[in-house]
Amino acid sequence: MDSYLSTKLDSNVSETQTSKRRKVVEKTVVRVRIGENAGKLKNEGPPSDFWSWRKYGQKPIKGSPYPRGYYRCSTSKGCSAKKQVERCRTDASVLIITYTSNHNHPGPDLHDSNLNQQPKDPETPPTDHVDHPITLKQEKPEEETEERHNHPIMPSTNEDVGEGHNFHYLQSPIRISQDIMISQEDPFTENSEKSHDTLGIVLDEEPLSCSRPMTFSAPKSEENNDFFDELEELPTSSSFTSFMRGNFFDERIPVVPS
DNA sequence: CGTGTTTGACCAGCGC
DNA sequence: GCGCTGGTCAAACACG
Repeated sequence: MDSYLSTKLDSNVSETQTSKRRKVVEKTVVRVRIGENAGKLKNEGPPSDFWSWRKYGQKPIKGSPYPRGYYRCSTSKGCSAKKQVERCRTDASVLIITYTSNHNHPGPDLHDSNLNQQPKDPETPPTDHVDHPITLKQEKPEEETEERHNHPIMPSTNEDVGEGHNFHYLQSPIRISQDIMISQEDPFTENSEKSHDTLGIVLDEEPLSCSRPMTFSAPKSEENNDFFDELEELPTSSSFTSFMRGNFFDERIPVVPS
């Protein structure tokens, strides 16, 4: 868990680092508010994506009453994309999805699987659309504070992400309508699973103890297409990261962890 | 029959 | 070096 702390950085590791142990991988954390249905979900109910995920493990996480589920992309065989789904320990209605690695294949055919079309995520409640990150924000080391950020951060527009920037398909493009919080985790930014009490720095960040949902509108399908077209190029993680930085850091309050 | 989920065991990183 | 913990494997099982 704390490995991310010690091991600083490296976002270039992604795929190569698929070994079975914690190493530094680029992570993108998405917080999704699932609303009232939260309690009704079978589990954490990983929100649906355009990708299909196969669960390969689940573990109780220390300090959290909820287990964490491990999913791997089953859309394509060799795809190393993974995600971890867990519930915010302070707010069960919020899911924390951590994406690691990139998809090494283009996304599913968006033409077919329309935005309306719920992928077959069994656990996805029809009512809550959750996931689908559109925008990301840079996750900072500052950790959990449950309140403090109640002002929604309006990320730039969706287009910022979808176009013009090398946004690689860490996860799926959108179709949200609810509260989503995305954060690009920096390797040296630990996973917030800990130390929330330390820095009291206020950053526009949201630790795992989520509480500040963001809302934005979903992009249109056409954008998604373009989005995927660009994805073909599969920019490097680092570029992605820098992109994130460039775009969100400026807008958000950059706080330098002491 | 193919695909996905569940679950216990295993293994390696990390802190002490 | 040891123990804890997170992440993955793989067999068994469930479902369509």
